[in-house]
Amino acid sequence: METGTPSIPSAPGKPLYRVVEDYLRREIDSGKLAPGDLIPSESELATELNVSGGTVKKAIENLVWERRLYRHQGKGTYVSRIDFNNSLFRFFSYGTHSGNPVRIHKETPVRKLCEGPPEICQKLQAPHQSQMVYIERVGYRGETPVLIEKCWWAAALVPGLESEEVHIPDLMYAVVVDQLKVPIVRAEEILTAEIADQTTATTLKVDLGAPLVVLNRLTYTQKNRPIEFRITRGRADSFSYRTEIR
Amino acid sequence: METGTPSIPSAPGKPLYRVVEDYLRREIDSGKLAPGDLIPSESELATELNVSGGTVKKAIENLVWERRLYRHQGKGTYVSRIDFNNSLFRFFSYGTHSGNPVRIHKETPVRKLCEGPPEICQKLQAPHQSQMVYIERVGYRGETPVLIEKCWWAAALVPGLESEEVHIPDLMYAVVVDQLKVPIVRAEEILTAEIADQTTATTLKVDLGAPLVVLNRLTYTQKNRPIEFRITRGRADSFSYRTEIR
DNA sequence: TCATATAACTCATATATATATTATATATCT
DNA sequence: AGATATATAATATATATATGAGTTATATGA
Repeated sequence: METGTPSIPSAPGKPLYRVVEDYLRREIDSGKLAPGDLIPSESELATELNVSGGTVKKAIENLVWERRLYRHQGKGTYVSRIDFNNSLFRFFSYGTHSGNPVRIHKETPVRKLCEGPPEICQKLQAPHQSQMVYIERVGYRGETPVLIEKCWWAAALVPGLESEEVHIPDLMYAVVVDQLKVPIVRAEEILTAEIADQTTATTLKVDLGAPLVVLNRLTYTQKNRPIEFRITRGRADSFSYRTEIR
Repeated sequence: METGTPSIPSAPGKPLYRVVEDYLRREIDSGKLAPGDLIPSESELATELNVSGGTVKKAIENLVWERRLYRHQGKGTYVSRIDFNNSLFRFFSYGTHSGNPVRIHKETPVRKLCEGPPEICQKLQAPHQSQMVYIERVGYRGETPVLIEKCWWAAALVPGLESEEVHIPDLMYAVVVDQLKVPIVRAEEILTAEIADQTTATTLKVDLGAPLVVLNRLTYTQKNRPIEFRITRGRADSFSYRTEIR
């Protein structure tokens, strides 16, 4: 061991690689490093922070395990974009049980600007009776409706989303990120089950009282700010979630 | 870089640390290293396999990430025991929604030796009409029944489990591992939802047609041998599974 | 006997260095 | 202009070494 003192504020008992880790984490969370950005190279960071290359490497490796960064040999290290393929949604194996994922086409029967219901305002940490963009969508596999999505967006954060001129693709986040330039950073999902009420049963063409899987999602933009709350209801008979215990 | 050639069969293009990793993985899977065992130290492995300490460390770190090993500074590296606290079962938050997990007491109304149903024999990769120990259990929170468990054990692998003299504690695996000395290595779980039939509704004291969460589990002993199949049905209103997407 | 110091062994942290692999930009030659 | 070689920069692999910190057994001394 040689070299001088690191040029980042350390903490007693806290390993140096974790200090570097936290430094990078802050850069990401604050938005100084945005999703998709190329971060400085190992050697640049090592010089800048005055720590060894190995320490920087370890810090970055840990953040790669956390899926906050990803690396390409020869190119560099990038800040991860959120990947909605990791949503619990993927366990809706609509269609053939043969394995290959089936494309779900979505329609948007309802889109309007409205006053947010109290529970929704609360979840979005928005003032009471805030304006919301309410969007209702139905997902189809072929001609068969398989799921219903209801989402509330904090209107102040997504100006123009309510306009009919803005086309909504199957993955709604594409509009928000690419067109409205609002970064989506992470989301929390909660999975439960319930039975179909009359309206849902009719839309999904199932019996009243049929089992449904319910997915609640709270989506966040930068600085830990909630931006969307969503409830997805799907037929339980085509949902199965698999894990392994070790 | 110095030193001689590694004394484990390598492969072209395959990094050395992965060779070491696979070596350890084989030792574990084959049962030569059993759950709870202390594995050789870094330096021992390095000498034995004729690779550097850093390479061994990296291999072990990867296996720690996979939860196949765990380390204690000053003590050594151990083979992980299966942890049923990782079961999806933990998302049954029976009782207070206040956070602290509630103890579920279990009773065993049915325990018998019987011929395995065809689907179960198939799942357990056992011959048609094999003998099974069938156990049915009901879980209570206080006086309230909250779940029903049905399990089939391959009788040949758990001799004596059917005997009424063997007391079954809340976590059944304790008997199998500690008393019968049969190692439990891993398990696969599949989560789905359905509605209560008459029998289940009566036992769980819910309405006919009430939503249920269903957890299917296939448990394995050493050498990838299935040993138990289990179906747990619980009230959906007290199940919620939370994840984060990044 | 009991407490304490010590030695030996473990993994953890931190650095340095050499070489390989992958990707990209630049210069060169036809 | 277009193909080809070359240089440069990034991560990946592999090793070596020094020091720190937690654990355990052993020796030591009152």
